[in-house]
Amino acid sequence: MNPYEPQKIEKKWQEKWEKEKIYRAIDFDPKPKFYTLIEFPYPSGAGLHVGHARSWSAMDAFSRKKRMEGFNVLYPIGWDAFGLPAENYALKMGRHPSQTVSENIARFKKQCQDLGFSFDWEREINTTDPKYYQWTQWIFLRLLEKGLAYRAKTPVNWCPFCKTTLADEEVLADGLHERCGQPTEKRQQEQWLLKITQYAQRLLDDLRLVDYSSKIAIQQVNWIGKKEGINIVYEIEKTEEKVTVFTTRPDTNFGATFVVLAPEHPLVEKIVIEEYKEKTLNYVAAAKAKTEEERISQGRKKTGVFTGCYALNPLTNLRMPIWVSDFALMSFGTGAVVGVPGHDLRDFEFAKEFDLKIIRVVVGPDGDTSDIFKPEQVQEQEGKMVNSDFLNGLDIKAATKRMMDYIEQKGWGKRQTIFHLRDWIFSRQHYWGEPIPVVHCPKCGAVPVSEKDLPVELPYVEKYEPSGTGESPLAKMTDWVNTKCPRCGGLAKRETDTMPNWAGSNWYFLRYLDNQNDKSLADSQKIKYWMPVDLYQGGFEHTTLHLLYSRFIHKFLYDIGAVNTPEPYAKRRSHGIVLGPDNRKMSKSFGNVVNPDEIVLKYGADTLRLYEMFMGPFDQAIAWSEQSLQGCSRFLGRVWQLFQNNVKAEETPADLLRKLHLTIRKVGQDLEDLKFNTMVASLMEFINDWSDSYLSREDAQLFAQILAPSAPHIAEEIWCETLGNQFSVHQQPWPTYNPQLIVEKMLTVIVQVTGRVRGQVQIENGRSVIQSEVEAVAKKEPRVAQYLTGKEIRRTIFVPGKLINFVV
RNA sequence: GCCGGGGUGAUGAAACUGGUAAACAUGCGAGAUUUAGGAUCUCGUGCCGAAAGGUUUGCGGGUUCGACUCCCGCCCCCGGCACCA
Repeated sequence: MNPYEPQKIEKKWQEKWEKEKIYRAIDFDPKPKFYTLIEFPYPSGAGLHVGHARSWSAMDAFSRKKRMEGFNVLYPIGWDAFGLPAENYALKMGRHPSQTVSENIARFKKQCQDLGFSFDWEREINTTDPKYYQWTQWIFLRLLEKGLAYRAKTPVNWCPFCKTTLADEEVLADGLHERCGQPTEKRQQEQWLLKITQYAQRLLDDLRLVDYSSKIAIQQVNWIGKKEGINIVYEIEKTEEKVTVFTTRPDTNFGATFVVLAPEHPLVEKIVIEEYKEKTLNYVAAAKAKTEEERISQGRKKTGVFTGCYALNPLTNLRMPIWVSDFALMSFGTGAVVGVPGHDLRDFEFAKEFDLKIIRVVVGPDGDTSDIFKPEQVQEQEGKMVNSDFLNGLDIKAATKRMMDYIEQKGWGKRQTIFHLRDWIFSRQHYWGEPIPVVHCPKCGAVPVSEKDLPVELPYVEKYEPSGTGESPLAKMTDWVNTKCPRCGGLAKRETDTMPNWAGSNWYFLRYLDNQNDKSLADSQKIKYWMPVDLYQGGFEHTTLHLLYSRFIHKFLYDIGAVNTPEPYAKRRSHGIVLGPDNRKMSKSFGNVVNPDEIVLKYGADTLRLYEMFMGPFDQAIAWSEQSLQGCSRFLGRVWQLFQNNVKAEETPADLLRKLHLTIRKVGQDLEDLKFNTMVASLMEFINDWSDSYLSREDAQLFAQILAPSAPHIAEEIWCETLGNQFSVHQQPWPTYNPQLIVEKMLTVIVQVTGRVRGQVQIENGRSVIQSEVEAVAKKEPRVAQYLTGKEIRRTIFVPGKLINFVV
């Protein structure tokens, strides 16, 4: 008896693989290249998560199969170690982040090695290494040079808990910070911003160049949020001022009855009439004092004040009262809205609240305009124009176009495209990040650090707690802060804000290609050889964060000639998260965290890897189940026994040989399609058949080969030790199935009577496509005959090789 | 509200372009082995029924010889966005 003991074999092979460097990716190798990328982890104090293991096991199996297929595969890993979580963890431990980060990295690396992932460790990277972030800073200097990095005092998101500003993408829909889950506020602060908006159209258009799963692509499209409309300029009665509104529905302009300004709109103070001044300014002040949360908590109840002014609608010569209300947002469009209460629910609610005129200009299919003073009568859908002069009778789409042309002709306005996407707030008031390579000089302003002085190293600071004042903790480091202006040589101060944690991950996939380069971020020939990433696998949560940011930065690098492709990732897929056994997100506070180390210790790495692939569809969230994992452990135990006992020096029986070749095809296809769960199922199906039979030594080898990507250790042990082959199974070619062996001699044909299954018949393969032959045999089948006697067959439907249906 | 994705056994789930619904695994039941437990192995397992048979993919309708799959209406769950003009 020779039991399967993973603990005895796994370490041995991991060391051998590392020693022989069989997973090394070779630059410029003539074999076709394949770049598989997983999102490099933030090395948290909690260690590797079973969720990491899910994605990486699957991509490891995928990459191993690609290697066996003859590709020069690059499957690298590194550490995304700057940022808030790393800093918060170190603060909690009362230690310096540089220490905790390197310890955590060591632990992560050990865990990856224990799982036997086929990473090319020579290409390991770390975003907190000055030799790495030198190039992160270099990219910032290039952005600055091209005017894509700028300083501005703008309303920004502020997390009082983390004491830093945040990008819009880091604030969740309910106003919570995506990292700490605490509510955020709006603040006015001078910030570094990146002009991602300048790339909005290309980020949208170039989605056509890539293969992203539709969920990801649609989410990016929505986030970029392109809207086409028109800016209309209205004269304001008795003043020289004009007000510009943005609308996507100019077709309804004959129904416009009022104008609303956002409280922050600069026109408010200029135009308000004395009589209304106090009340209006009070409203503005009150609105500004309210937090986002307070505004939302009022629900849809409309508030507002009249300014005493009127805008003139040139179409109708109607005097439209100008109001101020906080439902108009300064951050969207022009900060001013034209109210069409007959056809917009918010405008309707506002008009009802303040008794403003409502005109209906669109009718729906029912044509009913009788009771427009009910909200359910607000017409926002498709329809035909009425009460609209030259638009009457047109449908709303045609009317929109006609009106836009008309307004532009008359010079009353101009077509305008706007985006939901905002410029990227790039400053963080924290210690643990890349210093922004800029010096502030009283004479010269913000001056970039010279390229030869990169990296601007993050100084070692004992006290690095965020101040909460809006100033970075680096500001207290006077020795470091006080410097000379690179331009005039006068006394100046360093920028003390640091970059967000997304800065290092913007371009990390390029550094894997050439991680020792000190002349450029990576050698251009190597970039040309390896890029783009062929398959990028990561979490859904990064769709409008890292994924969008890195596309933007890559496009910028493309524009300055640093890379050779407009898009970094040819294909993007996402995986579902692994939930705790209680179906909740794994969290220390729920006590439902599964530690991969314990699983490896108890069942071995191969079992863990196999289970993570088998647990369910790859893109779906699945709860952890140790019982189900035991099924995978049993499977490997049976595989082990079969290789010991059910391999003979005889030819494999035909049935099993056919099954083997079907399995080779299925496993290969499923790996290619990232259908890991059914891939494992087909391996299991095969051994269920094998256990009643036996394989020849040669065919047993084939099975070891197709098992190798999913369970690399046991496959290697079997390959070398049980079957006595030469190291390594992972360097064998991927088996090809023999199409002739897959052909079945006898085919099962389903017999239906009026669509109901009444029996099945075995027909020799060649004959199963001839209707008359199948029909004759089928009619003789007793169960079928029973349903046919005394009935007239009105029709016979025949699907060659599959089915015959008698309709009676 | 808008935009996506879903709803199939006790559970995770399979099902190619419409062609035997429930592969594979878990769980459960029975048995074998064992001093016992565990492990392992064999058989069974959608539901109703002793059986023959009937019946089943969120609900209601439709197309079709035939629908988890296509069409129409509705309900529910998950994700994203949202006083966005």
